[in-house]
Amino acid sequence: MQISSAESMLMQALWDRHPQSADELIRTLGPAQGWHESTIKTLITRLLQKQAIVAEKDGRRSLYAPLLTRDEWIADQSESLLDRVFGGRVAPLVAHFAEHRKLSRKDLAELKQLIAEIDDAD
Amino acid sequence: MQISSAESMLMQALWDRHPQSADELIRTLGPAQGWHESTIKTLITRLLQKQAIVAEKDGRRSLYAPLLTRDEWIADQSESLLDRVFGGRVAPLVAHFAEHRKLSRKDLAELKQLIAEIDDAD
DNA sequence: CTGCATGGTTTACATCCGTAGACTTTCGGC
DNA sequence: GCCGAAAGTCTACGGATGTAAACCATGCAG
Repeated sequence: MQISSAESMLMQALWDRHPQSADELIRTLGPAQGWHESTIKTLITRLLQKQAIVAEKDGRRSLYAPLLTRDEWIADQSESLLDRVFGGRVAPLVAHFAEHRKLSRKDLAELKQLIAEIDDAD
Repeated sequence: MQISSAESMLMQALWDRHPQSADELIRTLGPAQGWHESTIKTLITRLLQKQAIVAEKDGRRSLYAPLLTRDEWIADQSESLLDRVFGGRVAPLVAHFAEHRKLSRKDLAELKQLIAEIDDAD
């Protein structure tokens, strides 16, 4: 089951903090995304159907929490880009960002660090 | 205007070789993607509408060529993932692939090379 | 007890997408 | 000049998505 782009905004909110009531989601996401109350209700319903979140009763209302983990989602999205766009190879992807000067000095440092670690682990 | 996933398959074919006639596209993509002739015709039409490709008359038929460049598309797709999933930062993205052992030895070598080059250019 | 607020469910609707059939136009061969 | 194949255009249709209104249930305040 696929999480749509609007739905993923709601997931992000829940990954950042959970559980949250519909009301909380509405109050934070509404303004942030320019969504009406109903829109958020719909997204909640769809995410429940997709079993990306669960509802836990808390008296009259429900508290929602993610079922799909952020990591699973990130992995999924990344895989998809990698396969669709870069033929499954990582280096071209990084090269792309490098060429387009999307690599900040900090990114570079982190990358070096990362590569060193991987080398060590090898 | 957004290029859909099926449409991007057709774009890939045109980026690899252009111009191509509808017939050629049908004969290569049809089997490869399991698409019927009509499907490919539709995709061509939609891509023309989206101005992602152009038609150049060649007698009775047309030859199609990309207008949107592969690089533009790649940049677009990558940006989108980066923003939607990684908050716009590259290192976490690469870290993700590293953690999930998606980095082949070859990727690693290429990455090191890449970083060295960037460092030099600095 | 009873109506209202609050939260949840149903319905709505335009657009995009994947997939494809039907119809139309036109050029080249007979 | 006419007909059929090839190319292109129009129509279709179900599912997903973005966006939201309408409606329903239910427990709390009065």
